[in-house]
Amino acid sequence: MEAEHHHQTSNAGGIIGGLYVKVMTDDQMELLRQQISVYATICQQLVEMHKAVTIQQDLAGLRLGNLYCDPLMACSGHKITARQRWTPTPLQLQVLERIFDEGNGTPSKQKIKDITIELGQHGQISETNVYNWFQNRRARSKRKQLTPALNVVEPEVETEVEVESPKEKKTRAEGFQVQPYEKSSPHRIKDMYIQSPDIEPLTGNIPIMMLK
Amino acid sequence: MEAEHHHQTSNAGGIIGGLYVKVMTDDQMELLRQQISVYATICQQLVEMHKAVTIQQDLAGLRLGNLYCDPLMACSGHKITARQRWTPTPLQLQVLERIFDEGNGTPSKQKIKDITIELGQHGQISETNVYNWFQNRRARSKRKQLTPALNVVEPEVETEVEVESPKEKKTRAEGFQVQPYEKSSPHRIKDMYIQSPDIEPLTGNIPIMMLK
DNA sequence: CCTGTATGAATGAAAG
DNA sequence: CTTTCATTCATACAGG
Repeated sequence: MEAEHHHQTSNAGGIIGGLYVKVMTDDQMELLRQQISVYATICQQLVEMHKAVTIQQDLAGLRLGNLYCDPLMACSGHKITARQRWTPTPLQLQVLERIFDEGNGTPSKQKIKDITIELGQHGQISETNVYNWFQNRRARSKRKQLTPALNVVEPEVETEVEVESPKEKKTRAEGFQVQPYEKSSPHRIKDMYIQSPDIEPLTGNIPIMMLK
Repeated sequence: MEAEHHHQTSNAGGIIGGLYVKVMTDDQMELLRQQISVYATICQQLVEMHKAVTIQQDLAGLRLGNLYCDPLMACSGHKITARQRWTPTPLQLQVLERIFDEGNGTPSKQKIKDITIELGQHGQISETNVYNWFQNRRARSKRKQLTPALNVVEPEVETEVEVESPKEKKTRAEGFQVQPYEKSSPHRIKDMYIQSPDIEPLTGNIPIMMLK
């Protein structure tokens, strides 16, 4: 940062103790140390986030944070508005997706039971939930598959529904959006939750001191 | 990574060019460089993840990212635009409304296909869009019908009473959809996608070379 | 710029 | 299994 004295000395190297070595001024060394420190800190925080996301998340109960929130209400002796609909925790979802991918495409009765028990470790869940999940997953997966052909504007298709008012006005660009439902393999994607508020200032502009 | 000779020389420092400096062997320097490089890489990737997350903000729901755009936009070096959502052009809307009114309560798959193709003449659209549109149209149409009153919404209701006041206005029901989304909220949960396969082994055990 | 509302999309559950 | 319904999330857009 400072010590702008006059150490434009020998940044090259020299023989000390009979060995050729690079030398650094204290400033450089300090800068380096700081640099590493910064990275270490950032990495630690990010890793923290990652862990929090990957591992926990369910201890906080179902992730219905917005309605069934505060346990406070529960303490008031009032009836806790139970959740209406099950929602898999990120962790559960991860497991489910994995199982789904594994190809054991046929979730047998027993299989369902096992999965349910396993997922029960990460949050409230029932066999029905699991069953439905697979049911839906399969169905939707299939449908998306059948949506490869996207209209490419066929001029000859002129049905009578061409009712258009002259006052028609093309407000905005109605034509750019990624349409295709599912990429070939969405399994490459993982989902995680970040709850650490400390990473906010992360901008990607981590200054790095080039060594040499 | 060698020179395992005997350079336990002067790791301390020395006077070179009239300035006291720390010295390092090439091995140390190399190690250091690697260390920083590792951090830099990891941080970059993590930052990437974080950015991806910040952009496609998702609060509570765990939207399985099946259509969230991909690296496409990234390569152009352009801003990673958030996912766009389809919006029917006035013309398309007109047609959709007309079809809906026609009473064909259940747009079959084939019907959907036809409609999609037809509407494709007036702008980008997919079968899914059409499907969703009818789905929503039906659901909302029904709801408004069944909503003679407007609820007063008591946060501590015991049942999901849909009590509603005779609000003539055709607005939606229960105006109690909290959107606890604040930039300062510590509950900021988002889901992010890890597309970089290199981060896998993230365990928090990032070896760090202490600079003493 | 912030807030509320309309509406496209995602998805658990249930009906067919 | 396939289709439909219900509920919720997220975002585009209009007002203040």
